[in-house]
Amino acid sequence: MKMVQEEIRKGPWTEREDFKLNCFVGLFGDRRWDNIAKVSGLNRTGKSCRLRWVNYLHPGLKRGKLTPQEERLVLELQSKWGNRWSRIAHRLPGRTDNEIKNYWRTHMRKQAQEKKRGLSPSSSSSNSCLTSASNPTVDSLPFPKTGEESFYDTGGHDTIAADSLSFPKTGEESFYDTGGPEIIVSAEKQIEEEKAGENVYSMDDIWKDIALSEEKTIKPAYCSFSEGGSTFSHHALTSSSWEYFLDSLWRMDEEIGRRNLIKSPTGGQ
DNA sequence: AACATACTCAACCGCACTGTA
DNA sequence: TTACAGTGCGGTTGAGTATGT
Repeated sequence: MKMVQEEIRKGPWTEREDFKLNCFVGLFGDRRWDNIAKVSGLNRTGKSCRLRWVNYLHPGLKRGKLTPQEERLVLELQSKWGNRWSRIAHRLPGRTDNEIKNYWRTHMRKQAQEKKRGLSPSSSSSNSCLTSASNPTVDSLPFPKTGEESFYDTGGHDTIAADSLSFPKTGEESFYDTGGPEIIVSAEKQIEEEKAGENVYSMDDIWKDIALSEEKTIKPAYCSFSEGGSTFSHHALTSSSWEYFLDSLWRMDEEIGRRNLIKSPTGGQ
């Protein structure tokens, strides 16, 4: 059975896509995005998948507006480092470079407008923070020092963490509140049970295997995680269990679709 | 209430860097 | 050594929403 290459999808992500991406990142880790994109059948580019994961789906993400302390820090670091957004984001756990970039743009625009109107820059609420001597300095803040890994630069999943298999903690009601994907839960269980297993495969082995098996049909023979010199779990997805997994995923899709239709006939986003 | 404007945020694009075969 | 693929970063865009007139 030959996979027909469908058109690459663009634009806003649907809940289904998020769900699939989450599942596949949980299985394979947040590396090899092109492969994740391919294997998941998302019809998205690897780049798009990565961006969605990093900016939206990552379990460590904070939601909502930046706190005044975070705003101060962004301003201070920007004045120190310039537009090194990802570097700045490293100092703000749970915040993404995109978020910070957006905040900065908004802030600058506000400032420009105030200047235009002839207001003194010091009247800007955020601006005064920069000069305040009572503000905590960058280095005194309890954030990771530069060079440490940011929360979202995980270097791949060491384990199939429950977080990565569940969903962002947004607090908002979501499709995955609906009883949960049992297949994922049972996969986790299986992983736990097999943690002491002796057959260990690196992610590269897994991907190679996927590449090999792709000619016939897409199904990796193994699912284990070996990153940074240590392997944390060993989990073999046999062809049949892989088929079962995918099948379950697609069936979940249908279920989600049905629920969404009932919930909001107009659709989301 | 209707329209205009401002704002926010998710997503895309292009380029540069890095790792690997 | 080199070419290529994958990844990360910064800039930009545009849709949706909030606010003002």
